[in-house]
Amino acid sequence: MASLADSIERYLKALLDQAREGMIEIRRVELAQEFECVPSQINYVLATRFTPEQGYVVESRRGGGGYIRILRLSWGSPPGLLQQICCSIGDEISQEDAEALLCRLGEIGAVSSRQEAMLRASLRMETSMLDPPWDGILRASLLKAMLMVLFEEY
Amino acid sequence: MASLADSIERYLKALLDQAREGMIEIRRVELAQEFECVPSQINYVLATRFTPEQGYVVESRRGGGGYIRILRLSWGSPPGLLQQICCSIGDEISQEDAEALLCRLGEIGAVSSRQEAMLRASLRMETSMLDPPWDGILRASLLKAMLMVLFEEY
DNA sequence: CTGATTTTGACCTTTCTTGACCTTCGCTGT
DNA sequence: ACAGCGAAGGTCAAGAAAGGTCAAAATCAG
Repeated sequence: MASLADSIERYLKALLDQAREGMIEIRRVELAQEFECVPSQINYVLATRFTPEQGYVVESRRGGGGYIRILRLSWGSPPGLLQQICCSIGDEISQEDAEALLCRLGEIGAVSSRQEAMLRASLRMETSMLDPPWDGILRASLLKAMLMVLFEEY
Repeated sequence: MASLADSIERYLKALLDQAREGMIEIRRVELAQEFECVPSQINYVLATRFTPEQGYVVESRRGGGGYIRILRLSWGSPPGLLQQICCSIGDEISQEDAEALLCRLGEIGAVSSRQEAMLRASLRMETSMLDPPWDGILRASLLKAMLMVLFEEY
């Protein structure tokens, strides 16, 4: 049973898939009514699943005629993809950011859900023994190494 | 007499046999109820019979709508090869042994020379900062993690 | 009998859901 | 102008709904 938050997330991402320009605009109350939940549930979904780390930007305006706008940041074309990713990983990365990145790779179909699960599990296992800042440093290079191997590129 | 843990193990593996993609998702409480046991029994089964060394990866999420997901690793050509390798790596491995292993994998064509080089380089980089015994422990899990990803099919 | 494995249960952490209360914005009447 | 009102959306904290941990107790195999 997927949670309500999951359903809303899927719904919004489906909308984004259809939308041109990777941007959608919604009314918080309306969406809440569709899912029969309190409006703040929408904020929860946005706060936990549409962060910049996950590749989204959310804008909103209050008052009459208010709205919530969600845009999906796009990664460039495949040739430079790995490079961009590695760049965004940097020398150090938190478990949360790493998982968000894997999530995005899954969403765009760059890795299968099985691969995603394995990468995530590996990252967690390998770095669980280390303390900051070593864990973040290790995670970064481990992730880059695994992605390089996966994509068979340099 | 098969123990409870054995029964749960068999049940889960039967589910995996039927499942597409070698992946299943369960609710810990539900499973516990089916077998009329405490939920933590499920964790025990997972911890003792579904480890990476035995060819499984387990992921889970807490909170409302939580779940436990189990993946069976199915690596290609020589069935069981990765499992054997993981076993032979153990909990700890020296840089020399690791490189020798990579070398062998290269010889039998399990990894390309590029991949071999990448793996070797990653191993060196990641563990150069640590002192024994941490470097060996880290190297072992690093190597297993990367090989898991590398041999992943689907 | 002894050591290893299994089973249980008390307690912990994470994630989700809800609701009360707050802030911002546009419009309208003075 | 501008004060007031209604219509958005925002915040936060409490409680519910999962799963996780750990170690003691029970059981099993040799």
